[in-house]
Amino acid sequence: MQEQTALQHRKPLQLESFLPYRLSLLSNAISGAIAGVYGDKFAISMPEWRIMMILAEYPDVSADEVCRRTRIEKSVVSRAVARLLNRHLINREVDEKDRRRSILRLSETGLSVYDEVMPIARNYEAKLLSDLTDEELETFNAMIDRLMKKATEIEY
Amino acid sequence: MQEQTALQHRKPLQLESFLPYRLSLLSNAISGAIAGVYGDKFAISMPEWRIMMILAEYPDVSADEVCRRTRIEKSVVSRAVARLLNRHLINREVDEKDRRRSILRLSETGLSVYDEVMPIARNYEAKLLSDLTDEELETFNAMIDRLMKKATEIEY
DNA sequence: GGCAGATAGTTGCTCGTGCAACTGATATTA
DNA sequence: TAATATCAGTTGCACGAGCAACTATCTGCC
Repeated sequence: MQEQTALQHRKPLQLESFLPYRLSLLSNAISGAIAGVYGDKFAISMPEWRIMMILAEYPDVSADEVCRRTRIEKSVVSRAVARLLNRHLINREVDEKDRRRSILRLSETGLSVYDEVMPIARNYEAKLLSDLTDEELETFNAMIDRLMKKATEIEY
Repeated sequence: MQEQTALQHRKPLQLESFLPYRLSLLSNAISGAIAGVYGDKFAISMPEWRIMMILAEYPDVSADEVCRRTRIEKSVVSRAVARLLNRHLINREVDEKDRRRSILRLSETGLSVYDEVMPIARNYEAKLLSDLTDEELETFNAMIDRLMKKATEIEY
């Protein structure tokens, strides 16, 4: 037992009930678990994996487009792309219509890694959500969207 | 328009609909906004702020207790505590019952900073949640708890 | 055509994070 | 009580992230 004479008037559980904190814990727990899937087996970092997901979905986009879609900072993307190129998980060519731009896509190897990892990640997500009904999930997703929208609007 | 001949059979929006990614974006947006509150004005980092919240709530706890409650890694806590001590935002003494332990609490200065920042943070949180009914918020919080519980249980 | 500004991508630098090794204090067990 | 294990907290180290400065290319405008 601690002495808790002072400050006892403040309401308890400020931090534990604080939404930003709660979301951060949840997000870290989930992202961390999934990072284990591709991290342990293929030594792929989270930004690298997100880039691979984007390239699986939208082949032949530029690094800049990847930045916009993943919201990952461009220097991080640049270095992640360099590592992925090094390991031959993606290919890059110059866009002849705009020679500043690169054109990125998964290599055969990258695609096979993606095809191996993605089902595991999806499976994890499915397990995670298995207790929620379709309706609950929809509600949850809708709330995330609403909060996201609010968060970008508000000035504190 | 991009050429998207290959891979077009894959379902679209893999990443954008991926819960871990969505939660990560939301969490970053919210935490980032609130970090602006205490960061800009007082140059306090997120771990430092979380420690201050814990100490406002539970004065006279040890650094170890702070680790458990915040889930912040102990070396991070150690360095954050050092910075907070340097700036006289907290006080530390040795626990005479167990001389390995420290006893931490907000200083007068720390308390005044807390009392200035906390209402702004709470206000931000309130604005963020202003569109949700009490019932929706309760549902949302309940889902976070359920997902958190699942996330810690699952092996992928 | 040529100059000013914008854009894509890279790199240097600093800083926060997290692991692991370490120190000093306490608990356990023989 | 001596030896060993455990625990609180600190520090060294390696690495990833983000900002800013830079290069190369492109666009708009005179």
